[in-house]
This record gives sequence, C-alpha cells and structure tokens, in this order.
Amino acid sequence: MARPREFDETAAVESAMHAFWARGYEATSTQDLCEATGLGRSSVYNTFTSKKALFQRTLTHYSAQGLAGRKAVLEGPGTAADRLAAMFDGLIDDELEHDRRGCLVVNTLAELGIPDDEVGEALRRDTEQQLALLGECVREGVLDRSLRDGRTPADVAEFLLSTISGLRVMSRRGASPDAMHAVADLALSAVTA
Amino acid sequence: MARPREFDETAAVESAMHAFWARGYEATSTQDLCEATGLGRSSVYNTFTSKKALFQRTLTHYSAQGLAGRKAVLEGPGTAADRLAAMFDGLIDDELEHDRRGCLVVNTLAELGIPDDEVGEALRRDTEQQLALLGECVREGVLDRSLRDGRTPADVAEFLLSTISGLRVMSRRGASPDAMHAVADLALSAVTA
DNA sequence: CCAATTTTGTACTGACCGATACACAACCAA
DNA sequence: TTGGTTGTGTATCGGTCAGTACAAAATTGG
Repeated sequence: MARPREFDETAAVESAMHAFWARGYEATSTQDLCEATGLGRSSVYNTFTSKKALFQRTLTHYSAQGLAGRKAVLEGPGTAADRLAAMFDGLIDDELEHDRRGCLVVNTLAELGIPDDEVGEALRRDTEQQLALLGECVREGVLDRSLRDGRTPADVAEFLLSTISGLRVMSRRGASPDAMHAVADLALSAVTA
Repeated sequence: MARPREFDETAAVESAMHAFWARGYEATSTQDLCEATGLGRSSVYNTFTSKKALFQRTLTHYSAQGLAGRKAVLEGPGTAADRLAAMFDGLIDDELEHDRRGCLVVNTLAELGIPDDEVGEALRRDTEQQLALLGECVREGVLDRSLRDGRTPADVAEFLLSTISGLRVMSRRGASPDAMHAVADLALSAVTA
C-alpha cells in the first residue's frame, strides 16, 4: 500500500501514558509527548489526532491494564476477604514501586472532574467496571462467609473503591507504607465477617 | 505614606482560590486570575509576586478556612462518633453545594503531588493539622466510649482522612449522595463502638 | 521503473503563557 | 504645594502552547 510505520503504536501509547501519569494532563505538553514516545510531531498528530485524543487512548489503555491486574487478584485463590487484602497490598506495593504517582484515573478525576467528552466517558467506564469487579467479589465473600452481610454489595463496592482512591491520595502526599497498611486493614475490618 | 490599595487583599485571595479550585493549578492562567479577582496584572504581580506564590496564599487560606470549619464540628456537642458523622454529612452537603469541585488540597495533591517548594509545605501542613484534629477527636471518642479502642488514634485518624479523600474523589466523579452517605456510614461503622 | 499512498522531518502558524517595563495616577508627610 | 512613595493601566517581553503545511522519504501494487 504505502510507507509503513516505524514505531509500535501500543508502545507509543504506553510511553505517553507514563508522561501523562507523571505530570498530569495540563502540565504535559505535546513536546513532552514527542520526547516520551520518541516520535516526531507529525507522527503523533497523524496517528493520534490531538493531545486530548491521545490522552483518551492512554486512559483506556491504563484502565484496561489496571482492570486486568485487579481482576487477576480478585478472582484468584482464597476467600474474598483474602483477595481484597491482597488487592490492597498490591496497591501499596505498586505505589512504592512507581514513585507515588498515584492512580492515573484518580489523578485525572481530581484534575479535570468528569469532562463532557470522550475522556469523561473513559473515566466513567473505568469506575463502572471497578465497581462491578468489586461488587462481584463482595457477593462471593458473602457466600463464602468471609465478608459481612447486611450491606448491599454495591454500597460495599463503593466503600472499597473510595478506600482505594483515599489510599492513592494518601500515597501522593507521601504517607508511610505502615500508615497505608493500617488504613487498608481498618477498611477491611469494616467489611470482613 | 503613599497611594492606598483599591481592593481588599483577602477578598482577592478568596476569588483566586475559587478560580484555582474550579480549574486546577495548571489550567488557571494569570489572565483567569485577573478576571476572577477584578485586578489588573500589575496589581496581581505587585501584591502576590507570582502565580505560584498566589496559589500558595490561596492554599493556606483554603486550609485555614477548612480547618476552622472542621474544628467547629469536631469540637461541637455530642459524642465523638456523632461529631464524626456530622463531619461526613457536612462534607457531602458541601460537595453538593459547591458543584462537586472536590477539595482543593486533594485536587492539588493529585495534580502536583508534594512539590519541593512552599506549595508542598502548605499541603504537608494541612495534612498534619487535619490528622491532629481527627486524632484528638478519636482520643475523645475512646474516652466517651463512642469509638472503638484497639487501634492507635493516629491510625484511625489516617483512616478517617483517607475516607475523606476518597469521598472527595467520589464526589468528583459524580457519585450519588446516597452512595456517599453509604460510604461514610460504612467507614464510621469501622471505628464506632 | 513507475505511479499511488502513507509516514516522516522541518519549519512554521497564531494564540497564549507567565512576567516585566514604565508612565502616570493617587495618596501622605512636610 | 511639593517631594517621596506606592498602586494601577497599558503595552510588551521572550518563550511555549497545540496544531498544521508541505516537501522529502519509504513503501506497495502494477
């Protein structure tokens, strides 16, 4: 047909994701994105149309990646309570490994809220899927008797997601791992049987 | 001595605060700040030195205001558990009244992390004071037997502050008041006797 | 080898960024 | 009234912003 790409599109999205993740949407310039991806301006705009469109791509990429990892933990072995504990441990480890950048979705929600465009849609979709995943785990926990009954799974899922967000913000302000583990433990104590 | 100011400095800080609060630090331009405060560029720079310095002023102003309000609730009447419940109710009402802008401190933490300057110092100071206030309330709750014993007040304070941050993010993504109340209630159930 | 098609590099666009220079207006002390 | 001092308005600074124009380069099917 014509001249082929000289780069891997997914790898470029991944690189752009790290740039946005580290600096936030507004503070990341198109120049930053070129340097992060190694692409020229032409290639960036030819492939991704605009800064916002590329950001939306990175968001959905981040979301899919994060959901897959979380799903692997929440559908793993052990009781639902065990799996939730593992999820929190994983989150804290992740923060320590990734320089306390927080969660791209949480950071974006705080910076932009839910904008009335595709970015907002991506944020909403991620939230819905997180809640669905957590809600399913809660339902399983009621059955395996590791989680308390009495609240709707949806409410407990909201509580867990809120705790996740709280931990992400906590990490962002540099709280100690011990403090974060204590918070996760206290949150778990509210839902375990 | 010389020509007097034609504006109230505190009122200008308050206006700038709302601009930063609504749009975030990076997305708020000096032009926005001039329009929000009603001042000319000269007056802004003559009075506040730089955009960042003005932002730091708005942060400390916001923090002092928020801490005063929270202190009034947490040192009010009733058991410690009652006061914590009132705090959460107040937070949710506040979010609904203020167009789900979240908390300026939480939004800034998510957007900037803890920068190595006076802004970072202001963020740290606010966190410390929030934790101190919450910790004191927890200590009182152990004494009046409305709160569970067994965790250190510092850990419980971290949990409560994390829940507050979580609720702020939750509000930012447009969660329903019912869902937020359910989260606050579940968090309270983890700490009440 | 040649057209057709797409990617790439370079240069550039107008707009806006944060910040400043400077003249002038407005006040106070004397 | 005058001199000193400070606030204000206007015009502007160099730099960077997101985005584009366009020609050269690289590939395919014919």
